[in-house]
Amino acid sequence: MAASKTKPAAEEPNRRADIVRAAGRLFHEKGYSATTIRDIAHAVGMGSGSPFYHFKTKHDMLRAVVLEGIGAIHQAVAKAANSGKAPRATFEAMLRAHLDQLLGEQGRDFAAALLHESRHLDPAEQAELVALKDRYEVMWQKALRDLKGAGLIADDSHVARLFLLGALNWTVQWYRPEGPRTVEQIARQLASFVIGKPQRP
Amino acid sequence: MAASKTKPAAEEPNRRADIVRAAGRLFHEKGYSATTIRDIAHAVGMGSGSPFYHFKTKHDMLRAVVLEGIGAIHQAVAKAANSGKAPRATFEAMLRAHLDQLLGEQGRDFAAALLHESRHLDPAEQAELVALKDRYEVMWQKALRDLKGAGLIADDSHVARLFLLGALNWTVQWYRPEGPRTVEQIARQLASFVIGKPQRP
DNA sequence: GCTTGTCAAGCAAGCGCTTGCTTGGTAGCA
DNA sequence: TGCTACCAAGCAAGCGCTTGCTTGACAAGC
Repeated sequence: MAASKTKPAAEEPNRRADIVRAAGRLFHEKGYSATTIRDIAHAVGMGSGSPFYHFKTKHDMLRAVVLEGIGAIHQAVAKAANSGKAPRATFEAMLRAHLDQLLGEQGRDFAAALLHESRHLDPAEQAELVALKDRYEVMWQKALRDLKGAGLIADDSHVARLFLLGALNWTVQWYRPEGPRTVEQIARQLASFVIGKPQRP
Repeated sequence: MAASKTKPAAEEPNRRADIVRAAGRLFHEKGYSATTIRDIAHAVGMGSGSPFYHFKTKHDMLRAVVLEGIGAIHQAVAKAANSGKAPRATFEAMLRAHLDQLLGEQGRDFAAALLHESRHLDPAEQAELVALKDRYEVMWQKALRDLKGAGLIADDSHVARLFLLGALNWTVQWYRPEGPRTVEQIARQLASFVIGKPQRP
């Protein structure tokens, strides 16, 4: 991705990536419309017009943020899905991967922007995004099918997947890093909530 | 709620309520920051400065919308919660009431604004809102406790409630009125998803 | 060794437009 | 006459974005 020049030095400062990170954080905190170019520029220590050297429009920054978000989640969950473990272990690993992106320090701003700000994209871009989301959700559908095949859940329908992803994505609204629960614990509890059986009285 | 004057006539035109409705719809569609006073004024057929006769600031309009949202949900679910039916029937009625507000024509804009735009309130107002939400969620905690008491679920913990409300609130993201599922059906399926037992193969 | 040219990256200033909100006035009703 | 509800016009501030110019790094030419 950063290999257009023959200068891939160890730790070159990538200002474009800095802008995407800052934009992601600000879009998450204040929302796309309430974030100004000046906010973003200030956050990376630039003058107010300089970000436009790297991006044509503010809109393009949102696109970069959102694509970064779904890309990272997809990659993380795909890795967990293909780990070759038993259905329940695979499922839990997928939950953990998704939650890591959603709540962890690296991914949360991109993920939150993906979930809440992508409506500001124009229709064509939204359609593109829907396609990416569909590809992503196929992995969950398979995971639920495998759980049902193993007799661990009763319902692997379309709606069941929507409920599951709802419970997952809603964690953004209430999870606090300084709170009592770790991401690991939440993943396990959600697995138990869905599967229901292996749980102490 | 609309009884400050001694003029509760059958169908008096209440322009203030019109503004709140229009603001709710626009906040839902475009977000608070991206909605302009001119948008709202135009939607109710006013000049661009006239809404300020009814509201001091745009901010106050958001407050009115959000309070309308949580008030309506609370009222609807409280009625279902106190219906005196058996735990499972009560639970399903509560789900239906919550979803009606979230997805039905009357409440959805207020509910969506409540869920997605309340971050634009200032800290004091947000604290006030958190208190209202807590009062609301107590009803769900009790419903889950009753379900567990009746042996219908294994887990009535704090997190279980968060997962449940997540699955519920996330419906806003995927439900389409013209889609294949009615609110009634979704409520029943979510009940089955949580309780898990009474379900055909 | 010094000049010259090129290029990426950014700055300071500001343009045209939109924003939330204010103001002075007024039509309609009691 | 006075009050309610509104309009037309406009203000100051802030917005996304453009522009002309500067800076530092690097290479070529002599």
